[in-house]
Amino acid sequence: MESKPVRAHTGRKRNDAAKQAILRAVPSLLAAADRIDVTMSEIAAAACVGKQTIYRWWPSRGALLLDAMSEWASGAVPEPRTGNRRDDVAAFLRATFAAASTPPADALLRAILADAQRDRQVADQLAEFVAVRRNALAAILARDGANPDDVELLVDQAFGVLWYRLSVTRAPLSGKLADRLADSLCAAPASGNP
Amino acid sequence: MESKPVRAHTGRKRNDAAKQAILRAVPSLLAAADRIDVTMSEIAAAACVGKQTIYRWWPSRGALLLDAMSEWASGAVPEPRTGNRRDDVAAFLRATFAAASTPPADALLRAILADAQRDRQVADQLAEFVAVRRNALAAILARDGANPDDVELLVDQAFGVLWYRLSVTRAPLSGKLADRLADSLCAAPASGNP
Amino acid sequence: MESKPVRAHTGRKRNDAAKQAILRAVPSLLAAADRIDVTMSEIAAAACVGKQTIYRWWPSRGALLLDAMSEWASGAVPEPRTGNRRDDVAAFLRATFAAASTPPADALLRAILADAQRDRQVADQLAEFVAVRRNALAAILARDGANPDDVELLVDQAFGVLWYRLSVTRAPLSGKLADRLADSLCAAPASGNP
Amino acid sequence: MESKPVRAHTGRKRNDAAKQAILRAVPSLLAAADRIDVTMSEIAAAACVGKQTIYRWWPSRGALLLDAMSEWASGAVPEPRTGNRRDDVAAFLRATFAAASTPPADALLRAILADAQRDRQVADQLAEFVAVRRNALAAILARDGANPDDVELLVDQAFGVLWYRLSVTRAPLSGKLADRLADSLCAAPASGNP
DNA sequence: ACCTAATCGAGACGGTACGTCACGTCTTCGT
DNA sequence: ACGAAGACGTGACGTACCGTCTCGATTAGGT
Repeated sequence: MESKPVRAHTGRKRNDAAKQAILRAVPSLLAAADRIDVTMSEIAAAACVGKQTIYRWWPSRGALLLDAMSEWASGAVPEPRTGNRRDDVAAFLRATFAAASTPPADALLRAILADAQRDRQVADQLAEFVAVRRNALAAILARDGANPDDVELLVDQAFGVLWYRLSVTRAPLSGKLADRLADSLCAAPASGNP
Repeated sequence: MESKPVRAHTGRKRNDAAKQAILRAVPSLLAAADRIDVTMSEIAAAACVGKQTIYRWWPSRGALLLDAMSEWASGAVPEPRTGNRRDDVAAFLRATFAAASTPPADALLRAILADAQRDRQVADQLAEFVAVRRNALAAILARDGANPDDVELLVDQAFGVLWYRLSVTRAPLSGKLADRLADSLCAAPASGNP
Repeated sequence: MESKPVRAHTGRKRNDAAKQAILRAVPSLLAAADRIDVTMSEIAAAACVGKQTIYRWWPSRGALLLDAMSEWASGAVPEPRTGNRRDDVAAFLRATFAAASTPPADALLRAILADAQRDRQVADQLAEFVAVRRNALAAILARDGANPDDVELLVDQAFGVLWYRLSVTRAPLSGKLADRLADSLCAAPASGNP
Repeated sequence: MESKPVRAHTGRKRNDAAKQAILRAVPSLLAAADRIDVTMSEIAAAACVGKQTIYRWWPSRGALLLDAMSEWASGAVPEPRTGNRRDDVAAFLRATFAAASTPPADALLRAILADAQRDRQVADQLAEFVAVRRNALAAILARDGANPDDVELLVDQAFGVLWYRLSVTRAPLSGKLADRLADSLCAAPASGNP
């Protein structure tokens, strides 16, 4: 919560320490059970930062939340390489489900989703964020020459389950579910090529 | 079987016409392109109704939006009966996708999704709303003795694609997509039972 | 507080018992220490009466409060007749001050004053109410042939002290004050007639 | 003599121009004939100010109105010094009556009076406001060694007439009336000392 | 060694929407 | 037709956040 800031001023240079404090404050505030609404003032106060400093770095709360999410996920997109397609899909989904459902990532994603509905720019940024993960999964699924359209649909199914359970049914995203989903996805497209 | 109440009711009856006017005002306001944020005052004004009357019928905007969505969908959950499982799934998905992606239903669903993230009660109501559709699709998918768990997962995939495209990627929900998704879903679980 | 109404309905004849219940409810609600704001719904509830019944008898809250005040004062305007002008003035003022400063009359008068500022009709009714008392005092003061204009000014001073202390300084209105005021008033106009 | 404060102030300074704009907006809105009810939103709009800014400076409408009245009166309490007691009283009353009965001061005072009945804090502030004028008049009246209690009563009579005519009878407050009242007041206390 | 200029924490600002409250009217019963 | 009950349209309330602007303090970089 950064109760004592004591960050050295950096004069006319933008203070990256302040940026980091903000990025740390966001997940820490969302870690509180079932908290989704975080106000800019709260974030600023928790990071011992002026509100203007937040707006200097990000244009909107959604953009900040997305950055905080990226920071939290450390940009690490799983790229399993067991050689076995189904196992790689399963590994990818297990890692992704685990990352997405562990607090405060779940709250973060839900908050981002809510903001994306109201703010076109956030929606576009969210699309970019998910595209990276989509591409990673698509690369695995496309491995034995599947039709690209089919791959797109499978990717939609995979991430659809993730977001749907997070935001609509709030059902858990277990490793077992990831495995069964991997089976389901890998069984499907074969039927298109008799 | 009804025990005689000492005093059934006194005072003016709640005006159902006002309720209907409110329910009609919501989609009409959301019909404007890409409109998601509707204020209670706007709704009240559009329905020629006092704000308090809205709060008398619904506890929150989310609850109202959800009711307006139900009204819009007229409770009509598609129940195709061609006899062919895959065709029924496809018909169900085509109808559902069409209904969900036709304005103002798409805006309504996205607004509800946003509110559900911030309001537990709306989330619970949303879960009830989707459960009806889930059960209808599950009934079709379960027809030739599939494992209930597998059916659940298939249902998650189907509605996952719907919500994911609506709220995250904002990709279109075409009839062609519904057909391909039906193929994908119907191909999958069989492979689990050799 | 009329917790159990059990007033017999009177069919299509206006129920005077209801009117009386309302008139009793008003001072009883204002008796609570320093209470000035009474809502119409509160009055209706306290009198076990519908709001409409209040509006059937009175056009506004101010009108009701004024009637309740009149009822409370029982229309009794003091008319002392000791034969001595100064003593009669003192007696009138003592009685008037005592009546006006005894709860709930003080709260009632202050509430009426507040409503009269916002509602022209209430202001007019209040003017009528005070005119009766003004005339009574003027009759005493005019006894030994004082100039009518001077009498008017003396009356203004007398009731001015009353209302000013009630509503502006909220200073007490003691019997002693009434006596001293009587002295002051009776000393004055003589100087105007050499 | 000022002890060095550890931290004098941080954040933006309160905008005194906004405060002044609000204080100017109030009388300008009340200048419209017979207008007593002014809403906070109206004041905010007229002053081109956010509602919150009003509440940052004043706790209630009554407090604002009182401040606006003080501003309008510019703190100028008349202190005539002709050397003649009766003439000074007359001059004071003429000036005071003129100031109080000239729009928008009359509407302002009546609105304040109404609010003071419903809000204890406003009542206390109003008492402070009137105390200043009371003291000025008392200083004149006390000049030739009158009994302080008598002076208090005379002051009550003077301001009683003012407020009573403003709020109860709505009778005019002419210069002639001020003169006659001065005569009346100056004649009175002498009778107490034969 | 100064001066300038950008950034900092803080918080006041003009707005907009909120959910509540009271008004005075209207509607539904039952008497 | 009047009674109690209470929902209705209206409109003001005081609060919460938004994203911007302003303040004095702090310090880096140009001179």
